[in-house]
Amino acid sequence: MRSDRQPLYMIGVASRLCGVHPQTLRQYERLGLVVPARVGAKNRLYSEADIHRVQRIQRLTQQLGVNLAGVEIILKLLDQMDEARLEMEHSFEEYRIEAERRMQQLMTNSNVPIRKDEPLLPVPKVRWKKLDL
Amino acid sequence: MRSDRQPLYMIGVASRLCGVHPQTLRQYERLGLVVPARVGAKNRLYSEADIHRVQRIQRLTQQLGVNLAGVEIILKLLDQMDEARLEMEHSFEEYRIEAERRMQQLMTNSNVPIRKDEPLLPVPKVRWKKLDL
DNA sequence: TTGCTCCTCACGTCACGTGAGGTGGC
DNA sequence: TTGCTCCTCACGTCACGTGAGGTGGC
Repeated sequence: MRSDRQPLYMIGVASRLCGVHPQTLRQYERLGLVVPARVGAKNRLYSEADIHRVQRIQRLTQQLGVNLAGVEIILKLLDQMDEARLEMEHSFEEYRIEAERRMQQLMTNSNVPIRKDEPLLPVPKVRWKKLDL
Repeated sequence: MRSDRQPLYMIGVASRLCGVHPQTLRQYERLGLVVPARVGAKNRLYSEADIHRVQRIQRLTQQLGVNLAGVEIILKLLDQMDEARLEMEHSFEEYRIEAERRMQQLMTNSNVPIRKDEPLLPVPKVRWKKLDL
């Protein structure tokens, strides 16, 4: 969502919202885990999405004991899964539309030339990117 | 593969194959990361798959600096991605077969009753399990 | 006996969170 | 001035790898 990305909170407010030390937020930024916007190239401004990201990191580190190197990889993997899911649903939908189109064609015009040596439907293409670990 | 899972190496051999301290392997087992077979409920026997798993853990910990809590989650996520990919390809294939079947039906018998209020093809079902982090 | 295995206990190192200390601009 | 921000430096704690020490069975 657009509004999720809107810079809102200065570091003091953000740290209170997340229940986190301000230095921890600065450290997360230094490591590239959560990069807030800046107001006038100075003060940080955290968005709602930033807050949620920090909270997810807190859950990983405090409850599950993951260190920050692990957090970085896990967040990347989760992003990747989301992306892969969307892409997969997209190519599924594309395939469905093409299949429906051909069926309509068959129904309205049963004299469509049929070549036996070709598949009735296009072979679905499925790409699957993966972080190599 | 079947042969990948065959118990082969005692801990000394396995540790040399992985370039890892034997105690490290025992620790990984205690944490449930790599659980080798046992010969007579005593000595550990590591399979080729176990060796690869240890090597992957080494890459994560030594090169990427991930701790073992992180490794555990990352391995789970990777397994999950593999599983999701297989499941997705499976339902894609199922859908394709059903679509081809219906097209064959249309071509051989153009008097198939067509109901306008129903989709020409079944709506694809896509399940997507996800670890909530 | 030698060389492996099993186990527990302990130490060194490093990552991470927390805080102090000192600065600057609304 | 007060209360925020910025930064760097340092300490305490904990996880993890490594090793020692002592056992037992081919």
